[in-house]
Amino acid sequence: MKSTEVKKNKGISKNQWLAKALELLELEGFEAVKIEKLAKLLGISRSGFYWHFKNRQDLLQHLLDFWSQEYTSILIDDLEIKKLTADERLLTVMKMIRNKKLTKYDLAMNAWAKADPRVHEAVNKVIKMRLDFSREIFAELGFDGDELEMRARLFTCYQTWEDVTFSDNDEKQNLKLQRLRHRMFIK
Amino acid sequence: MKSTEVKKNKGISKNQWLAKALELLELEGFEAVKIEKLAKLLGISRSGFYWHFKNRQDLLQHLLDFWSQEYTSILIDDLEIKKLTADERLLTVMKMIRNKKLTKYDLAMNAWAKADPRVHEAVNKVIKMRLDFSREIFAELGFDGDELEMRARLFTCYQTWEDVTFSDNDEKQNLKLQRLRHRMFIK
DNA sequence: TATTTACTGAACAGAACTGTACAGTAAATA
DNA sequence: TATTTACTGTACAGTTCTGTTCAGTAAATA
Repeated sequence: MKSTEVKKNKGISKNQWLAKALELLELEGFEAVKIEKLAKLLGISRSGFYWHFKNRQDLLQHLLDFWSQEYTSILIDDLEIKKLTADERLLTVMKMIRNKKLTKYDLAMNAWAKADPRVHEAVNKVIKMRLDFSREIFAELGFDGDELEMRARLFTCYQTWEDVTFSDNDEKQNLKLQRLRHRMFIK
Repeated sequence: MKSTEVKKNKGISKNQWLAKALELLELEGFEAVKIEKLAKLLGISRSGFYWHFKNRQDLLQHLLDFWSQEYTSILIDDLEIKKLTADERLLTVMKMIRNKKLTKYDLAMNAWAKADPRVHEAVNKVIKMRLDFSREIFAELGFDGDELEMRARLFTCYQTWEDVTFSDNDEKQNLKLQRLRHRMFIK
């Protein structure tokens, strides 16, 4: 086989392990991501796990890497968003975070970060990128200095934790409040 | 011994187990609250644990009850705070949450809530009480309807998660931003 | 003085989970 | 056809933690 050829059928089962691990991570936190539990949920034996991953730590590292890359770049690299004015961008970001559930792993990651300094570092990087992204918007809106910093922090913090804090499913009410929040932030 | 008499020396060691458990809960989350680990940290054997608690679940229930009672009532039952105007109360509450570290168990409790519906219920109750407390302030400040609701949620969410989100220790900067946040919320 | 309360450590059984070894299989590739 | 890749299940050894039992102790109480 030529080394340039793409192998077929590669990583099918590996992705199943990862997908199920992400599911457990979201629903029950990183401590619940156990190899035995994953195998049971997938309906297979544990042994195949060690074909794909060195050990449990290796799997967790994959989850951390995935989150670090995926959940910083989605908003920041979006070319459509970059075209918008700061005003429109603020509202669009608020909608996207909610609709695409961009913060669904945040609680698990922050809890995990308490137990593992490498995770802590990764979480800090993500927060820093989100803050920088927000600062840019508020700078374009005409804010500067401490006023800019205060708004960037308030916005970033709320958008990160809204979903965890309020288990409210009144879509109409949420849209109304979103509009009011947007208005409060731009003036 | 008369049944009305207060027993001396009661609960000394029980409180040591609880205090150490709370310490671990704050630093590493509820999954890290293991009986063996606690005993090792206390420098004693595990067997005494079962004198005080039925089992691990019983200990965790105590931690949950403690948090539920302690961390709702501190602000709400404070008579000094009740005397203040809504304006002053808002700033005082912001300062107290920071100074007394009133949200130090929130991350652990929310992560735990994902795995246990009874914890989820307790966490929801605490959030509801905090929201009601905030709503009262913003109502007194002259807000109503959706505008009041939006502000109460934004305020509650930020105050709950500020400490988790920003590992910033610049005290001067924080005080400046606090004042600006206060100004933004009251007008 | 006798008893109860509040503990102590040592020892054991068992559950849950990890990691390794190994033999086998089915499909794709050389 | 032979080999490699990507898996499968069974079995075993080892760790960590739980919960129970038991024998003992030191202090407070009746």
